[in-house]
Amino acid sequence: MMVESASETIRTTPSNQNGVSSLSSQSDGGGGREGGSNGDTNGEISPVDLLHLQQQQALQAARQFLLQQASGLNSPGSNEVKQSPVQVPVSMAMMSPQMITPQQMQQILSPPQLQALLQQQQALMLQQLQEYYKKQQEQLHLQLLTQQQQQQQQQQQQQAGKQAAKEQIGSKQLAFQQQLIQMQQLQQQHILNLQRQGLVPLQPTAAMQSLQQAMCPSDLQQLWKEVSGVPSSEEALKQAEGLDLSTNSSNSTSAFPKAASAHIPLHSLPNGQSHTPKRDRARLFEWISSFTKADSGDDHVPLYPKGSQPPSSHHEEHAGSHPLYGHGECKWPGCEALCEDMGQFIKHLNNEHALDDRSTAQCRVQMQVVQQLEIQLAKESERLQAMMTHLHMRPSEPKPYNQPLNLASSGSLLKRDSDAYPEGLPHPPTSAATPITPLRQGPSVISSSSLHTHSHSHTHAVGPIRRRNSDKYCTPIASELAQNCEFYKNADVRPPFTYASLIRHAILESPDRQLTLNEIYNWFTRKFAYFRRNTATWKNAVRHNLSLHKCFVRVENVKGAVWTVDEVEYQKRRPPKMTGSPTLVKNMISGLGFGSLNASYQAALAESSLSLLNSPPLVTPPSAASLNMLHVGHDDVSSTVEQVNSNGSCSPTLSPQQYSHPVHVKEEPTEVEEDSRPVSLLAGVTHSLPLPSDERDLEEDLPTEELE
DNA sequence: AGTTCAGTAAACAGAT
DNA sequence: TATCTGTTTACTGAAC
Repeated sequence: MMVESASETIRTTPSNQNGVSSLSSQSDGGGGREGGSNGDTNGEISPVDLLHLQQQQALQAARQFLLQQASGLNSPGSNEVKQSPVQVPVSMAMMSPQMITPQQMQQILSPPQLQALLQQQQALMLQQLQEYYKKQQEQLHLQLLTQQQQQQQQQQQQQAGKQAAKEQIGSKQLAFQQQLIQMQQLQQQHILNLQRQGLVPLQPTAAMQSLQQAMCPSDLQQLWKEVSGVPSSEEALKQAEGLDLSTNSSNSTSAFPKAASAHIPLHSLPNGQSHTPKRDRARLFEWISSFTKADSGDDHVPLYPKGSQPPSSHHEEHAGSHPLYGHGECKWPGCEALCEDMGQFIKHLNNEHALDDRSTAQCRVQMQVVQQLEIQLAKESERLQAMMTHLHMRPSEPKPYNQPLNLASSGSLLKRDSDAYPEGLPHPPTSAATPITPLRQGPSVISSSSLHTHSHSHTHAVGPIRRRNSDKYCTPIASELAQNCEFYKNADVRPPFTYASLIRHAILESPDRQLTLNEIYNWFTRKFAYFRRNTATWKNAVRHNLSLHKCFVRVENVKGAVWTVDEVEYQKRRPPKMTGSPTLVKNMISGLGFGSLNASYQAALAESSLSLLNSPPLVTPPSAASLNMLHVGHDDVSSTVEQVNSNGSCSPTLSPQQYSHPVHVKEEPTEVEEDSRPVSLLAGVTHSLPLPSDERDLEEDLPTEELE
C-alpha cells in the first residue's frame, strides 16, 4: 500500500506538468493526439449557450402566457404586474466560460474537467429554472390568496349573495387550477426538452429533482387543498382569520417550497370542525413526507408518481378497500378527512363528496390532470415506438427489466430508459453506493460485484475489477457501459469488468478499432472516475494485460504503435464453460424472455445503434474473425453486439494481421481464417456472414449464443 | 485440493 | 537522465 502510493507519487508528479489535475497527468504526452480527435467540444457555440437562450425564450413565452391568464383573472395591481417581464437571471457563472473559446477551454481543461464544468452549468441552470418556477408558484399562490381574501371580504360585505359568490370562487379556482396544470405542463415539457437535447441528464441532479418537485403532483394536490379548502362561503368566513398572507409570502420563498402553503388551512372538515392551523401544518408535513418518502427509506425514489400509491402494495387494494380511501384518510383530492374505518369513510364520502358543484368541479380538474398525463403518456409512447422502430425491435418485446408494477401498461416497456417520467419525477438513482449522481435507475446492470468490490478487495491497493462469476454472463460490458456510462464517469466505483474486457471495449469503440496505449489510458480516465486515481496501479495493469493476452495485438503504425484486438484470440481466451454449468445454461435460456440476457441484449442494441453512428465504415470484407464472434464463452454479450455492429456498419473487426503487420506477434501467431470453429456455431454463422444488415441478425444471433 | 483466472507489484529493457 | 512503453515473472485471492 505504502509502496504503491509512493511509487505513484514518484511516477505521476514529474509528468504533471501543465498544472491540470493529476487525473490526466500521465496522459498528457499522448493526450494531445487523442484530444485532437476527440470532438467533445467543438468550435461551435456551446450547447449550454443555446440551451440557455432557448430557455429564456421558452420561459418568457410561458411567463407571458401566465401573465395573460392571470390578468384575465386578477384584479389589477396584483403582484404579477410588478414583476419584470423576464426574471430568469442570466448567471454570469453560466456565461463566463464562454468568454474563453471552446478550444482554449479544451486546452486548459481535461475532458473530465470539461464534463464537470458542463454539469455545473447544468446544475446552475436548473437552479435558476427551479427558482423561476417557484416564483411562479408563489405568485399563483398569492393571487389565489388575495383573491380568496377579496372574495371573503366581499362575502362579508354581501352576505346575501352567497351562492353567486360561491360559484364565482369555484370558477376562478378552477381557472387557477387549469393555469397550474398548464404551468406544470410547460415545466414538464421544458424538462423533457432539456432531456431530449441531452443537456440534462436523464437522472436528475439534485437541482433537477427539486425543480421537478417544485411542481410535482403533490404540489398540485397541495393547491387542490387550498382551492377546495374554501369550499363554501361559510367555511371561507370561518377561515378568513386563519389566512396570513404575510407569512405565506415569506414562507413560500423558503427552502421548503412544498410547504409554502402549509399554514393555510388545508381543508376544513365539512362538518364545520376544521383543524387548527398548527395541526394542519403538522399534517401537511406528514402528508408531504408521505409523498416524498412514500415507499422507502433509502435513496431510491419511488417509481410511481408521488401522489399515487403502488396499487399492489397498499391496503386499499384489499377486499373492502376503496380507491379514495387509504391510510385512514379520505383520498379525495384536497380532502384528508380522517376516517377510522371503511364505513365511516363511505359515510364521509356520501356526505362531503356528494354530487354537487364543488365535487363536479373537482372531478373536472382531476379529469384534466388525467388528460394531461395521458397526453404525456401518449407522447412518450410515441417516442418509445420510434425508438423501438429505430432499433428494429418488436413492440411486443418482453419487458427486459422488472418493470414497475404500477406503470401504465401501454408503451411503458422501456420508459425508464428514456425521459419518460410523466409526472416529471426524478429518476431513481441506480445505486446508493455513491452520492454522486448516478444517472440511471435500474435493475441496473451494475452488478453486485461492482457494488462490493471495495469491500472484498484483497490485500492490494484496489479490489479486483471482476471475479469470474460476474465475468462471464452477468455483466455484459457494452450493456453496462451503455446504461451506466454516466454513472461510472462520475462515481468512484470500480467497473465490474476485467481490464482485458475494458481494454478491448475501448479499442473496439474507437473509430479505427485501434488505440495507442495512451489513448487507452485516456479512455479509462474518461469513462471511469475510478481510474482517475491510482494511476500507476491500473496503468500497469493495463500494460500487463496488453502484453499478457494474445488477444491484444500491437501494431506498428505511422504514428507509432497502436493496440488492436484480435477477436479470435479474445474468444479463445476463455473456453466455453456454459456447457459445464447446466444451471447457468438453463438460466440463460429461461432468461431469454425477460432475463438479464435480454436486458443485456436490449442495452446492447442501444449501444449498437450508437456505435453505428460513431464508427466510420471501413470498407473491408467480413473476416473469419468476425464469424468467430459467434463463438461461445463470451464473457459478455457485448462481443456479439459489437461484432454484429461491425457487420452492420461494414467495419468488421479484423484480425490485425489482415491489414497490418504487427511488429510483434505474441507466441503462437493467431490462426486467422480457418481457425477450427466449434461445430456448434450452427445457424449463426450461416446467416450472419453475408448479411451486412445490422440488428436484425442480432435477434437471432443471441439465441445461438445462448444455446451454446 | 488443485487448477484457472484476474489483479497487483515489480524488475527489466528498449525507445523517446 | 527521466519517462514512457512493453514484457515478463511472481504472488495473491477468488472462483471453479
